[in-house]
Amino acid sequence: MPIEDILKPRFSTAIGLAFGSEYAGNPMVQAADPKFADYQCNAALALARRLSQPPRKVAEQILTHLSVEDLCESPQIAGPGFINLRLRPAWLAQQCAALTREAESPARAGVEGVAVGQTVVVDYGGPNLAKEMHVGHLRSAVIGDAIARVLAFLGHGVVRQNHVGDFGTQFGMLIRQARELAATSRNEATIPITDWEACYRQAVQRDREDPVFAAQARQEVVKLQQADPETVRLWQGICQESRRHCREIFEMLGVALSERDIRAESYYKDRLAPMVERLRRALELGGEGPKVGLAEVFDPQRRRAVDVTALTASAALEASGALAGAEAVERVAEAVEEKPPVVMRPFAAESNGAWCVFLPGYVDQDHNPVPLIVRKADGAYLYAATDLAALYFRIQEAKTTSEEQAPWNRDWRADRVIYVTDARQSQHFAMLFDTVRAAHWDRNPITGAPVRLEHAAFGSLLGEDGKPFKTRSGESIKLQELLTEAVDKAAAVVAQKNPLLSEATRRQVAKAVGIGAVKYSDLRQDRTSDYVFSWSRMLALDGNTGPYLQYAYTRIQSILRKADAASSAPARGEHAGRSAAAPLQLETPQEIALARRLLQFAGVVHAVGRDLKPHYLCTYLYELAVEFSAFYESCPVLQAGVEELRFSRLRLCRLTAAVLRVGLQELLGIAVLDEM
RNA sequence: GCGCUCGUAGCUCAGUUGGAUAGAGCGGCGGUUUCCUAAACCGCAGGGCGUGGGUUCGAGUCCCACCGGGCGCACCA
Repeated sequence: MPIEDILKPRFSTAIGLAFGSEYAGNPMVQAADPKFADYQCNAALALARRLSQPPRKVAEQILTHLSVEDLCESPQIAGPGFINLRLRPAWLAQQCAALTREAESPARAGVEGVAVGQTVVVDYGGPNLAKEMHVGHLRSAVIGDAIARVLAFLGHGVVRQNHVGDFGTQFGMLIRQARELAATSRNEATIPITDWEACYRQAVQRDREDPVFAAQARQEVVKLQQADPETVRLWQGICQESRRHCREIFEMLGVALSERDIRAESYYKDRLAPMVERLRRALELGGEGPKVGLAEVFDPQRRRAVDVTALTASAALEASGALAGAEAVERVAEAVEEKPPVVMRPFAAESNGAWCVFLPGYVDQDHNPVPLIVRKADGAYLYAATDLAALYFRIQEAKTTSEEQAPWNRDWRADRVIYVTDARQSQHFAMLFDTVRAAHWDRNPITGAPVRLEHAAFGSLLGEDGKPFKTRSGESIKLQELLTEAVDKAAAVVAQKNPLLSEATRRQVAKAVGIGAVKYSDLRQDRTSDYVFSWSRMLALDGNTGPYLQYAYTRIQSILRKADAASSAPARGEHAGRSAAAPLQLETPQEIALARRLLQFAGVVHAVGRDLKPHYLCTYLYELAVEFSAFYESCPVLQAGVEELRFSRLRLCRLTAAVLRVGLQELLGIAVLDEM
């Protein structure tokens, strides 16, 4: 249990006794700057005004009723009225000992799961199958995987969803271009991804330059979505190879997304039309009608729709009883000449042939409403359609077959849906979520509670020049090449730093270090900000990097190996038992600091689950590793003369290793190593 | 123009419901190895937290305005 949660009720009780229970709610207790205290309660400052007493006086009265002597030294009042607490080493030792016992068996490192697990869908990865995976896919995979791992670890039922793009406009271009290839090769599945990549690039080029090609490409999408057999056959061949490539990359990256987590856009194809129909019933004009002028009216000069929806607008005004017939049309037309229409509440309508949802609050440069376009004028569905169908599927549909229940052993009926995508898509998701709420699809059918819809957005990947991370010629960097380079660079460093490693070990270490470095440098930063990709920074093996953390872990493993070897084989079991049960002796500042840090682990993991910010965990693990290194320098473990002290320090080592392993490997998806 | 987001040390970034003298890492300077992996450790220097108001006992954090950067804004995802 986080230490704050142990302390809070103590303060709550003391405040209640001092001033009455109405003042006792949720007192503020937090970890403090170690210069002043381990923990600090600032409730006195907050209460001073309500009680109209000086804060220090309030603090004194809290202290007279406060009972914490079992865990703290005598509390001090400082500054304007802070109550400072210094934890007793003996109490820290006892708490750590409890952790150690847990840490040594199923290795949860003292983290309790949540009381009631939720069903959480985490949508991440999501590459477009029309092209080879590139750096643009890196952050979603790495961050999404960490989030999914943390939530699962906390006891939630996590459903990983890899919503790969295989049914949109880009596929139309690719298929159109592939028609020309198909004449020579009848088996598309045997064409390697790199060839498809080239094909796709040509397609994009032609699409831009040749309107005829572009029109045909759009037509291919419609044919695909209408299940034209020849188109589907070609499409399947492309997808098969592309999925294989995708698997390969995730495997290399150590991202736990498998084939069964894939539910591609095309999975929802039969659900699109019913979804639109359902949405129509929920949101289309008519019935009680819209409240105020929500005609969708646009300037023809700006190539937008002009459907001055006489029908819609007059229906609106008629329904409100204001005007009738032709006069209504005229009044609406006048009104819209003066100023752009304003959407007052969500509604669905056709606009210039496209089927759209209009929502309050979304306007373009000219203050005209921006719709969420669900189906294009040519009949093709857009990603808003598949996203809406997928969201409905995740929240509302019972999964009856075992295949559909497979990722999580129950019908999903999500309580929380998390999208891990680029921040540039935030408006899309805002509109998507607004639409789902407007249609009342966001109630969990089992609990009736509103489903938490979250866009865990992340910033762009930039080069060291601060511009989008591309090759010199301006192309996006392929993930395969990037990861290979990371492993190669790591291999060079490993060869230099530890030439004694065997060839096989060196390869294994290089992979863990290289991939780990790439993942860690992505995760360590607040995901919402843009992130500058720098080889030298991520592989420079000091500072806050993956390799530094992996190194701290290997140092512990090395100690533990030696400790094990030191005891003779027959005595080993007994030795280990006595060592594991030995009382902790926290005497040096380094031991105390390490113990205090270890106890904070659980709180940090829960915070990551709450805010979906893996960098909290990175910061924590780095600080832990720094404190372990200080301990390592100044507190000899194996050399400690007294056996009790040796055992105590060995326990600290084991506990630190457990936290590092769980944090790095289980939660962030970064491999730990026994040696490097 | 509207919306979102960011502006903290030379560089890259932390700063969890507002709490004390704003913290790391890198880079710079200076030290540490007969001792468990020196891929390490210890010390020093370095900041008007974009600007101006406001709320508050108290603001890097909340509110408003402005300046500057990034992104988004109708048939791409």
